[in-house]
Amino acid sequence: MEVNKIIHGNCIEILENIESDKVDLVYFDPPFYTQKKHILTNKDNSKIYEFEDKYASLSEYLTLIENVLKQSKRILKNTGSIFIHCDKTASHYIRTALDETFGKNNFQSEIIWYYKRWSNAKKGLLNSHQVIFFYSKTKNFKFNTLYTNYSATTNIDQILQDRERNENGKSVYKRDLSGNLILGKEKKGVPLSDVWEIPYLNPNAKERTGYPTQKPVLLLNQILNIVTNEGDLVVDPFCGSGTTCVSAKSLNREYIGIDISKDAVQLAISRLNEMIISKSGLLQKGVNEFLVKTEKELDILKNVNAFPVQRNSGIDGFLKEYYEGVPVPVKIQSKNETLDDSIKKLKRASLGKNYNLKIVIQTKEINLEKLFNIPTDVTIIKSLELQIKELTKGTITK
Amino acid sequence: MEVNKIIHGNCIEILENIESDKVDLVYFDPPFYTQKKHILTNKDNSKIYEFEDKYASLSEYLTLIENVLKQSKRILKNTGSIFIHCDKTASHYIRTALDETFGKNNFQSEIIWYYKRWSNAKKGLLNSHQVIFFYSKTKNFKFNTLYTNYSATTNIDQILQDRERNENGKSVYKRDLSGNLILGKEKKGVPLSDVWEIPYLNPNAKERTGYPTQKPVLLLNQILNIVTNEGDLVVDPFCGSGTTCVSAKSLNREYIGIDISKDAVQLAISRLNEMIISKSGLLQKGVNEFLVKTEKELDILKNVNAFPVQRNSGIDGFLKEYYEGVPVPVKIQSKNETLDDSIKKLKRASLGKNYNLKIVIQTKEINLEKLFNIPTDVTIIKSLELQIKELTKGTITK
DNA sequence: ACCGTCCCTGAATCATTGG
DNA sequence: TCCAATGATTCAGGGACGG
Repeated sequence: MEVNKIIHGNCIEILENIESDKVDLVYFDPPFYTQKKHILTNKDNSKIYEFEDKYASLSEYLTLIENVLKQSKRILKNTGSIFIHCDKTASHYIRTALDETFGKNNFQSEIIWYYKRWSNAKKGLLNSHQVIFFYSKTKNFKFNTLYTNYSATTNIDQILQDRERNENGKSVYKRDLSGNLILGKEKKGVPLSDVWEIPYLNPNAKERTGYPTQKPVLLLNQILNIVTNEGDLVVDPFCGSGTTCVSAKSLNREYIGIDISKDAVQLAISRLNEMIISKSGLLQKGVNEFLVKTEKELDILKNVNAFPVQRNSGIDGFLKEYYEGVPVPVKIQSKNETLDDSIKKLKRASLGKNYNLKIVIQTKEINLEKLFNIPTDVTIIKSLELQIKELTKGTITK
Repeated sequence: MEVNKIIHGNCIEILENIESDKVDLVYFDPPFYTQKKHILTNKDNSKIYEFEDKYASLSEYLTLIENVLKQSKRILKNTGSIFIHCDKTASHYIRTALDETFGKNNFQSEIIWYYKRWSNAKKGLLNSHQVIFFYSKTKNFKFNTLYTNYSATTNIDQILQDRERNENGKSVYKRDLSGNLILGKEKKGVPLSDVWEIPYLNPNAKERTGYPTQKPVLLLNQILNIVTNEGDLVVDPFCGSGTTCVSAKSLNREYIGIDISKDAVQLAISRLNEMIISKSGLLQKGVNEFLVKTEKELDILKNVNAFPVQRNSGIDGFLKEYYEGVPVPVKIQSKNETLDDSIKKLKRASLGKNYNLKIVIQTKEINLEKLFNIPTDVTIIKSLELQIKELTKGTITK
């Protein structure tokens, strides 16, 4: 079975050709049952996208959805899950179909995705959320718990203390013989809830593809992170402009995207290609949307008060303040690089530019044999995480 | 018709005795279709509440709900609204019944009430929201727009500017002849959205009666505030412990509460005589009051892989990984603190706790006269920004 | 498969302490 | 006396375990 591609065609037919028990996640955003024909253009009117939400009847529409659900269940592994993004007009019908296909007891969550929105003149409450249903194929579904920060009102000192039952069976904080409090086992934060605040695609990004109902990559990233691991296979039978595939690719998951619209398939393919290009440093296009930099790198850049640069593999950012009248490039040692590599890349990227100061942020312990040959014109600063790791080296207990 | 009382009896029969077109709001929280008998006791075990969610069949249950909806529609004024609080097991059926009784086009909102809750060992996402459907009797429903604060990232200056359409129909900021921006009419804030964060009724709250499924008065207050005015009549056919009536009374609305349980009616009456409404410091002050960390501090905490602590002035966070089996507190030197101050604060906050490693992140250059007296049990790490500042000291050009 | 019981967790209130 | 800091308390809803 070929993976990592976008297929043009009827999703039922294409799903039928996928082997059973091979897929880790099916995500889709079914076409809405609005009975309208949508015609949209992109920013400069150079391209028109057409797609029809026309169905002979609600039952025809639901039959399509039910068939997709059945095929989805068949191709899913026993550890697999399905996420369905619903619009409000047909969500109760789709929920019913999900209950029937996957079983009520494989219902896992009704996820609320909400976002701040520009207000409009609507009488009533501003509509600012969407619903995603999460069902698993079996109860042995794969799940990675993500952790969020404790609530502002939580007394963390208390949370970290260990507890026991006293003679009355009451839960009290545990103390040693001298009366000192005993600290409990490691805490990672609060498990992710079913209400997610993720900003809606900003208007500029939306104009870039012009495709309707485009979802933020961050939303898909969150879904992929909780129910798949690297190398897992993700299928989107109504992939539209390909956000699911973009997310899968950026998180090193495999993907199959399907859409009945030739326009959509082309658009998705070009988005995926742009991703490659932006990574190889030739074209800066749509990079913020694709989040080429890892979150950790962006955090480090914020810490040194630098703005990120996406198109250059040798430079990750520039300090916001100049040094002696010229910019200061910053390079962060990445996961698969030795410090030497990072320095070389930064030097190559700086060739011919008169930077007075060049900074490499070291993020990993030094491989000893490479220690000699430290250059004089690149300044090396250790990341905070590395400094702490060195402090606690070898003695971290999990 | 007598108002401002709690009536014991079958809600259908009692609703039938209410005149048509008299009511401004019907709110209810239907009994759940769980097919279980619930036996619950209040705080001090002095009182037992029993209630059965047992119905012969789903259709019997739905018939009950449908009859209540029909009566509700009859007694509502043309400007009236209905709010139904749904549990997740039967919400799609209730939604369908609402569509039939009130009409699809009188659907106004699916309100998401969400809250922070104690976590548990659940595999999957932590369940932390409930759904409330909002339908109106006609499109001329009464509605008071509430306003919330702008989000921190909003550019308020821009919002205050007036806008117009240019020759291409694009929305642009309005300018006078000399090109100066014109300020628009007063803006009151962001209209309330359909996603509401209201704290869950805390176990310790004085507002708690011990009655199960008790809703916070603040939730009901919000509903009453948007669709009723003073003197309006509110009806709750399943009033339980009487939260709706407490809210109505406190906001000077008239009310009729109905419940089939004698216990519930008694409880509701006694609550109305002595109204206790939790103030919820969280809601009054707003979450922002508690989020005292600056963005920079949060970024540094992310960099060292720590979660933030909001309630402790001596500790800003704890590393997510323990050192020698115990947590590692982190303190970030703040703007108006000397390094000595930071160290002292961290030490005071750590008294009696056996932390093996304590970290202060230094963010400012050292004031020389304070340099002596560096303690041995606190580790000092310089922030990346400080390290860079020291590199470029005195020669930064803007 | 199905109870009942116990354990664990952390949000948010209440209570107490300390300056 | 007031206010901020922090210690004490509660309990729903899961999982785990035993019968």
